Parts: sequence; C-alpha cells; structure tokens
Amino acid sequence: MSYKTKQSALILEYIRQNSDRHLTAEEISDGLKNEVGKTTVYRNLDRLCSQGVVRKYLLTDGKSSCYQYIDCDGSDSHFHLKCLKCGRLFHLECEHLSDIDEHIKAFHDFRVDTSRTVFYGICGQCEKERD
Amino acid sequence: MSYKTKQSALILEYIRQNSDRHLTAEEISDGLKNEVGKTTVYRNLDRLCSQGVVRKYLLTDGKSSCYQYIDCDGSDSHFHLKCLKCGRLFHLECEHLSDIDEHIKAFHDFRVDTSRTVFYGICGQCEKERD
DNA sequence: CTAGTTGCAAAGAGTTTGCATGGCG
DNA sequence: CGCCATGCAAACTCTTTGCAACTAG
Repeated sequence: MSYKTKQSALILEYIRQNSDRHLTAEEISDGLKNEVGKTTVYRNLDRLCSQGVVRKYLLTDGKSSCYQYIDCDGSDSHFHLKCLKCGRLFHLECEHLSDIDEHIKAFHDFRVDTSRTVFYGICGQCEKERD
Repeated sequence: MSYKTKQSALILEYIRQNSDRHLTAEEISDGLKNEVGKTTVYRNLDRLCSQGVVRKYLLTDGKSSCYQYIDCDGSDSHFHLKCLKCGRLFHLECEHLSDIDEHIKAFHDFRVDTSRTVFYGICGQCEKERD
C-alpha cells in the first residue's frame, strides 16, 4: 500500500533532522536540491500529515504552509511555543500548564485541541538579541 | 493622509458588526455585494491591520487569510478560542488563565503574544451538535 | 507484472500590482 | 485642484491535478 522510494526516504530524513524547525515545502525541496521534485514534496507531506508523522502549520504572517516532524506526540497534552522572530518551535510540557485544556473544557465549555494550538511570541534568546 | 470613502466605511462597519467571527476577504466582499471590489477589501484590510484595528489570522486548515475586528485589546492579557467547526471566535478571560503568559515568561523564558495566540478546538455547542 | 510513485506542465486559488478613473478635502 | 482610493485586469505565488514514464515489491 506504500512503497519505499529514494525520494520519500530523503524527505522523511530531512524533516526529521530539522524537527526543531518549521519547514516550508520549498525549503525541503531546496534542501534536497535536484533530488526530489516539489510536487513530490507536497504529496509526501500530505501523506505523512494524514499518517500523523508530520504536522502542518500556517504562518501567522507568511504565505506558505509549514510542516514539522512530530517527535513526541499522541495522547500527550502539550502545547507548542513558536517564536515569531527566529521561527523555532519549542515543546511546552509543564505541570502547571498540563491542566489548561481540562480547565477550559470544564469552565469554558470548549474542547481544546492542544496539537493544533500554538502560542506565538518571542523566545528568550531573540529577546536578548533584540536589534 | 487617509480619506473617508463610502467603501472603507462599509468595510469597517461590516467587520465591526461581525467582530465575533473571523472573516475572509471574500466573505467581506460578498457581504457587501456589488458595493466594494475585492481589491479594495484587501487594501483596506491591510491598512486597518497596520493601524491595529484589525487582526489577520490564518486558518490552520484552510487556504485564505481571515481578518477580525479588535474590540477590546491592547495591554489586556486575554486569549482567544477558535472553534474549528463553526468558525466562531470566543474571548477567554479568566483568573485561572490570566497568568499563563506570566508563567511561561518566568519558567519557560518565552514572552507570549496573547493577541496572536489562538486556542483551536471544538466549542461546546458544536460538540453537542456533532453529526 | 501491477500498483503506487514521480515529475513535468498546466490548472486553480488567493493575493498583489499596474494603471486609468473617480472622489474626498 | 491635488492626492489618495477604487477597481478592473493582469501578474504572482503557493498548491493541486492530469498524465505519461518509472520503479518497488
């Protein structure tokens, strides 16, 4: 039902090695110069996305979609922090925050999808390096 | 530096009256049928956006941008809840959550921009009407 | 051999830009 | 009257689709 091709292996390897960043389809295609066509990148990302291996995001300011490999996910309730400046994505796992979604469910009658929810802001490093 | 035209007034009025929803440029253009061109909608939204009157969002699943009038914002720290099903946006103001950003700042070295951050999920009403 | 995969080219969708016209102040 | 705003059409960008060639199993 699914073949292992050179291209799909390259794509998966690439997003895995860059799992700390959001990647656009173009960045992936460029990162694998001349080895994988852009169409194939899109199709592979789609498949990986529906398999739950990759997550698709949309930038708040930009135009194109971003994709990111999911290391550690599943039933875990954890949020993401996305730096608007450097673009890095941080995993946020913390006792103090683990019950946010439960609280919102109980008191605000809203079931939060933590995997879709991203906190946007500025990370500590960028804050220091402000220019 | 900026004229009041019939069109810009119509656009502002429309998004104000729909400040509980995210609107696409097309919805606004359609809502004002034959009265404002789509180009003008885009240009007005851009201007309102840079003036801080309107906020631009990108759907997590969709393709087009959404815009929303900002009623009550500024220094206030409050989050938004966006229902992935009905598309409505809810304001989340709550003691229990008001210190989330402070906590993340203090313990996770990340300055959250609450105005940009949206919790995605399913609202109580849609949960009940599940079909 | 068969079915899934690739990649070019073309089609689509959303947004932006160029330019002549129109309207506010 | 001067300057900004409008809106059509065309350009652009990102993504998807059609189709023939290719390749893993």
